[in-house]
Amino acid sequence: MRRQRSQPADHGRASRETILDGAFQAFTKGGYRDTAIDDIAAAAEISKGGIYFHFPTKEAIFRELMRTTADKLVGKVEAAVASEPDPIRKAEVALATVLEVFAGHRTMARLFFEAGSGGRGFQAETNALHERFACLIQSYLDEAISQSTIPPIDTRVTSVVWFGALDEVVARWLQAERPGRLEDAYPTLRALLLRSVGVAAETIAAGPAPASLATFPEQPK
Amino acid sequence: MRRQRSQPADHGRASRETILDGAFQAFTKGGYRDTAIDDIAAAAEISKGGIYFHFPTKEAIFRELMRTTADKLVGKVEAAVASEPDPIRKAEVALATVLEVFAGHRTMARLFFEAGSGGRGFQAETNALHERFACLIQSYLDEAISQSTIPPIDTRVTSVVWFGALDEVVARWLQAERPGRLEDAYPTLRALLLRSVGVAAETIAAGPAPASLATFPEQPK
Amino acid sequence: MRRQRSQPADHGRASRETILDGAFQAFTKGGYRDTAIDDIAAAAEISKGGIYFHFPTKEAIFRELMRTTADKLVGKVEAAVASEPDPIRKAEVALATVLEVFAGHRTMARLFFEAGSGGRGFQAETNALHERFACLIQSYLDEAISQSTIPPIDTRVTSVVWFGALDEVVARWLQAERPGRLEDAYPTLRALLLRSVGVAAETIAAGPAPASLATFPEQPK
Amino acid sequence: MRRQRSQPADHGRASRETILDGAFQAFTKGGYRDTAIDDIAAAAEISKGGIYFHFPTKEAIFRELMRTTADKLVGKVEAAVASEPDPIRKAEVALATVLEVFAGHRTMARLFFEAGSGGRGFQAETNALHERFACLIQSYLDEAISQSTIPPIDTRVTSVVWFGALDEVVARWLQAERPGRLEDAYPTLRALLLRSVGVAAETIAAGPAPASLATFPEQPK
DNA sequence: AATGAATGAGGCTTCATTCAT
DNA sequence: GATGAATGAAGCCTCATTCAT
Repeated sequence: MRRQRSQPADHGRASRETILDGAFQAFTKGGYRDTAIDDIAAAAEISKGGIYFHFPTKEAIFRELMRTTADKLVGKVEAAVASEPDPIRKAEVALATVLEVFAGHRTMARLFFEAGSGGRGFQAETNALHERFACLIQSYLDEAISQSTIPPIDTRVTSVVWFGALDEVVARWLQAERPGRLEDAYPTLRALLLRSVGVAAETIAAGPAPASLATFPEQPK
Repeated sequence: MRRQRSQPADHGRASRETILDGAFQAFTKGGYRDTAIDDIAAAAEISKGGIYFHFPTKEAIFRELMRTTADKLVGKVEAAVASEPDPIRKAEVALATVLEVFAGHRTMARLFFEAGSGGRGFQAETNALHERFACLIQSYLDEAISQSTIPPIDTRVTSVVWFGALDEVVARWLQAERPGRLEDAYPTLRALLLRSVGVAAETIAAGPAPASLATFPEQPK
Repeated sequence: MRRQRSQPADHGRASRETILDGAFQAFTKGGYRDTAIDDIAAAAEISKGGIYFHFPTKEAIFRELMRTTADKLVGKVEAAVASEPDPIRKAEVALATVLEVFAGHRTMARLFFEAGSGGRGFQAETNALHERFACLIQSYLDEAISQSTIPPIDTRVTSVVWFGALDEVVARWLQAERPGRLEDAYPTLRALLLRSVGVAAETIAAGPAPASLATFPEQPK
Repeated sequence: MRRQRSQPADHGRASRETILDGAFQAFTKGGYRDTAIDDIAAAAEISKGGIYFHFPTKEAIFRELMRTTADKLVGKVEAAVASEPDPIRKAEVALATVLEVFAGHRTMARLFFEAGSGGRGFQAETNALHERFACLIQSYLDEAISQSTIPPIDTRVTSVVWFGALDEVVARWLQAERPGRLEDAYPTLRALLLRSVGVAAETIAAGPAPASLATFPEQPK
């Protein structure tokens, strides 16, 4: 997309992407430690050596994958939020968007929740990711306070709480024996979170339709 | 049963415990997969072989540790909650207790939040643990609803949300470069959660000091 | 049964024997390498430490067991042979006796055939055992030749051949999926071996009844 | 299939073979259980890990080795037998061939006779091997009977007896302190076995020299 | 760019043996 | 005499990484 000429250049692109896709599939089931380079190679239909031409380390693959995937998700959220003028609505929509993307793509959710717990230095990556979303939410909440839409509170802690709530709901759903529809939890979750920051009961009652469903491909191309 | 004296009898007991303590320390930094039996052996100051006299498997050690530790924590919580008649107060105190225990014992918190790595079946263990706490909270909330202290809501989702919020606040604190005092987050967290279930503003304002700080030993003897 | 007096002295006896019995049972299934001291201890209902009070080494146990068991077998054979005046009959009866003992006690046979193959230095033990029987047979054959009952031949090689034949027949039977009766092979085996040393056809035809069946206890007490 | 040149293509082949050769040497002294993967690696001058690229398991190596080696030997025998029209001669030549191969290659003999250790399932392998040879002999004997060259007998038992005799003679020779020439035992062995199935004395007397000596390389290249 | 064989540092587990009690 | 906890040397196998081609 960024380069459209010289063959070799695009070749590189293709392989990197292919490998990342394979890695996504592989890491998605099994987590970081339990996924061998061979698994990635098999999933990407490339040789082990080939992988090491494009990435220096297994860890590097994982890190890049996390970053890339997060980028896509954040992009999605920002696009969804863009059209909303009201900051509280923004926060709401952000939440809904994440929920929906995950709802449609268990595998992606798994990458974020399961693979992230792969000890030493991955926590960092996972953390950065959580941080990103918390900051997003925090900015909306700050805006809301400055507009006096909600009373002043510690938005740092609040954003963490919101994200944690979302995170746990999804994680629970991922682990469930026979998971119901993740979307079903949305109304309750929404009400709880809005109420927690002091949004007026009437506003909450007038619950909005969740944002349009996300369209991440289940098997990322 | 056959011996009631001190040395030999406790010897067995002692080593098991010693190993468990070593395992606690070891698993605590590094998670399951990144902790080698050697690490546990070193921490427990016992030989690798010695461990296998008491436990059949690395996994067995981990499982027992999870169970044991959770038991202690739950015991702590139930003790703290016992004297509270009001269900909402109970939930509040439960939250505070967990927060405090963790606040005083980063390592224990780590076991609960980081150790869930090592694919399949450990997630299950971690999950069971989360579940236990969520259920505890849920029972208090159900009680509160039946007493009309708070309006009816989906307590299942709510308990998950509460736990998730707590979880994330602690996790964030664990990861922070230079962590502040975990207790400082408590007032905000408390207010958010109580508000989220519709507790009246006045009640919240009259917020109590958290229960006495827990006394888990940082380095389990 | 054998002792009725002094405790300590007989105790030693008792334990050694008990251990040897346990070892017999244990080695009998699994062979030397696959049998752990723990297995022997369990079978003998004694502690691991207890075993090492009586025997210096796992190997020592095995060796003694081989020797002891062989002694019993040789004793059996000599007893059966004693009443036979004719050397060829002696050889014949010796063969029959061994066959019968094994037929009645697969486990004992196993000890001789399976456990003996436990590498390094056990071959020696097994070998000594084979040797013993071969010598026995050889002596009978030599006698027969000196009496001109059979033509002169290399009795050394012949005794080895006889024993090998017997050995293989038993081994085959031990390994068989659903073994028939070992005794059924006796007539053919007998005819083959007698013929091989030039015993007259008439003598062979007048086949004798196999010696009385051996009475080794299946589970050595 | 994709490459037909020399180096890379044969590389794979070469290493497999190299490993097998190393395994042969290693197993040959020590048997299955007493041979460590490290021993094989050392003998094959390859790293431990390298072995696991070609074989999934120590056991797999052993099994393949047994099969391969047996194939070579059987091939040898069948080639030697091919030119003989008379079934008794065939059996005779088969016997002689095995004896000669072993005579020239103690190590190979060892693999066949000593390696059967290591409990359950290896016995099976060894057994299958013995079986193969016994069947070969049996077929010759059956033929001889159907041609009335020898009187009818139980060829099953007979083939087992023949093989056992051969086996023991070789084993004895392998174990001997200062072994004589294995070939020296041949005339006696031959006479015994032929006589055992009722071959006429004149025929036996006209005994032929054993077939040309086999040419298995002592130390497989 | 890519392949796939090879490496070697661990990791988990077993087990003969020792030793304090 | 006996117990059973403890030791430590192997043993088998995995896997991230390197490297010749």
